[in-house]
Amino acid sequence: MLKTHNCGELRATHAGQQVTLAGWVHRWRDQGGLVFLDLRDRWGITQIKVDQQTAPDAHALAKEVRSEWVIQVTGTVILRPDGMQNPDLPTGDVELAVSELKVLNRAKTPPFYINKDEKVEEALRMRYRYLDLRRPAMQSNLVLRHNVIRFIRNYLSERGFVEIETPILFKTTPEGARDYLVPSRVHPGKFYALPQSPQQLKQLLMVAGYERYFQIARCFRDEDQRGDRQPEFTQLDLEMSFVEREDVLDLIEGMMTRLVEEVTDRELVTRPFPRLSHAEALARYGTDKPDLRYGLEIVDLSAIAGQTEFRVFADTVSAGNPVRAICVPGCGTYSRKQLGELEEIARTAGAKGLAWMAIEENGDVRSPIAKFFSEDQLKAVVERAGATPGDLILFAADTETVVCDVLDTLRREMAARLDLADPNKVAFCWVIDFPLFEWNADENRWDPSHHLFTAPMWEDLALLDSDPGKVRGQQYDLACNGYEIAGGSIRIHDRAVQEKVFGLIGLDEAVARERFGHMLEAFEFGTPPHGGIAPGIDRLVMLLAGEPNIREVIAFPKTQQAADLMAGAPSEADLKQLEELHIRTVVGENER
RNA sequence: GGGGGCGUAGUGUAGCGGUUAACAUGCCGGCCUGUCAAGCCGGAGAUCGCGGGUUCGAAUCCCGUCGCUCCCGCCA
Repeated sequence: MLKTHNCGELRATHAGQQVTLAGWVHRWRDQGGLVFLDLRDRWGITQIKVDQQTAPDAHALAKEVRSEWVIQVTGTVILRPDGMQNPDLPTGDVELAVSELKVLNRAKTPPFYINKDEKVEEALRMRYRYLDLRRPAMQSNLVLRHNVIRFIRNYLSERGFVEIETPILFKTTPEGARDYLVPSRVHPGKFYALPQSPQQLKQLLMVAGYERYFQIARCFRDEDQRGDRQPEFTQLDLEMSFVEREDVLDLIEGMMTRLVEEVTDRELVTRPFPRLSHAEALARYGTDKPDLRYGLEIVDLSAIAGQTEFRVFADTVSAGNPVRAICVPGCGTYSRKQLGELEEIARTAGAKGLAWMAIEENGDVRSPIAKFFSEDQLKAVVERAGATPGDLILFAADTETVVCDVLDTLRREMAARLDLADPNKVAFCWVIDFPLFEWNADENRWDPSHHLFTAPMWEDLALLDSDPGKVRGQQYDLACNGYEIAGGSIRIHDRAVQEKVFGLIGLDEAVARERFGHMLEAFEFGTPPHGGIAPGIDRLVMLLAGEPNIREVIAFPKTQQAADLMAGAPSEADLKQLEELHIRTVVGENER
């Protein structure tokens, strides 16, 4: 090794020892006859003192040294003089008095600061990702990611799970997201697909009798990006045999709880994890992935609103649609301008306008729609909303879907404005009892609300024939801080049920056999009841790291245009490569 | 596919019809033996993303385009 210690470990107890350190020059302070270098490696920073008197050769070299040069220094660990300790540094009680300094590699001036946390344009960070990753903040994110994955591996291994790898080259399944396709050289005109998840393979591992499987699995989906969505991402993929919903929930709840406690210093605010039915989540929070770090719950005011003279409300209710609201504490003083901003936000979520009531300090209601309410009705609204003087009530009156979208959007907006979403807190909750299907009006068929292997509630089996919309799925989602962090289900293990579901989602029998014949066949060879779940590692680590997007916890992420700006991917392929793959591109032809 | 934001010295920002294009930091040179976001002195560094238009005059207004980003659609 070119070093005897790392830059984060030297303490007062090391004083007097001769050590060698190596790393990058974080900062340098040339004092003339005395040069200080802050030497950085993955473990920390140690101050290096180079004295002209005692080490003239090293001192001469140190004068030339610049940021991010790679150097090796040998010297004696000494206690800093009284009053010269740096309490901001774990190694701040000591410094290294250098006798020998060697430049291992010089460095150009970096295109942005490594030694300073300053916003840098994303494109520049991505182009020089290896420098971006050198920043201590990024290093700590990736180390956290490692610790999370290590914890998971240990936790599951201790509980009898086996980690098994599944292929990256698999078969296209157009039912889900758009596939990434890989042309086959050996089979002209045919394609592999990269897995959107190892769903089928892990179920087949249950058929194979492994009973408890997991994998830190890379998944690929060719859909447009978001801050929490990359074209390739990592899931903890997990499947268990002979289990019911409770078993999977217990396992994951225990794992997440201990993970947060042992690997992070975040505060777990919901324990045990609350369980909300899908319907309840929508009613109380307007979303199936609620942020439970704060209240601002939705209240239903349809009964009162329907009785008022306010046409918008009355008409909404008589059409069978809801009028709901959230009560925002302390915002009763909002100006016309501020309320206008909120209305604009409500409109982007689909609202046609935004009705509001501000409760003044004396209890009076200030509102453009107050005149359509009787005194009793006003009182009832205020009471039902739980509003007190100084509060602001924001209404949504529309179809069920729009009301949910609008109030969910407003709830998150107001939480952000009031700083209610504490980044140090972690609030998990389970969402259960999803409908198995959603009606797809465009295609005139049912779509699976999770995926096509999700089992119906056994007691709802009969409804598959009579009323598919009423069938509840044995599906469960884990939400955390407003993100969907995991989704899973108990699976169908019976060929007849699986075929029935294929039929309901409009999958032609021949097509079903071509695409999923191997699954149907497998189900006939003694398939145990089984189920599983797949937490998204990137999102989980993002939340635990307190980062706003998953690029911050992925070493080499893609941009929103799915490009790698460092390597320049995607790129054109040689004509020869294309010929071997029996591929001809049509770029340009479409534009004509 | 659609909507919003951003693009000005290496970096982060200001300027938003007429400025010598400003500030901070970094960079280069000098001074300095207790600094640690070191300090002090001096210096270099910008075809204002790119292309076109409006105007006597454009970083500034308009159109297009490229890149990054947030959101809708999409994400079984």
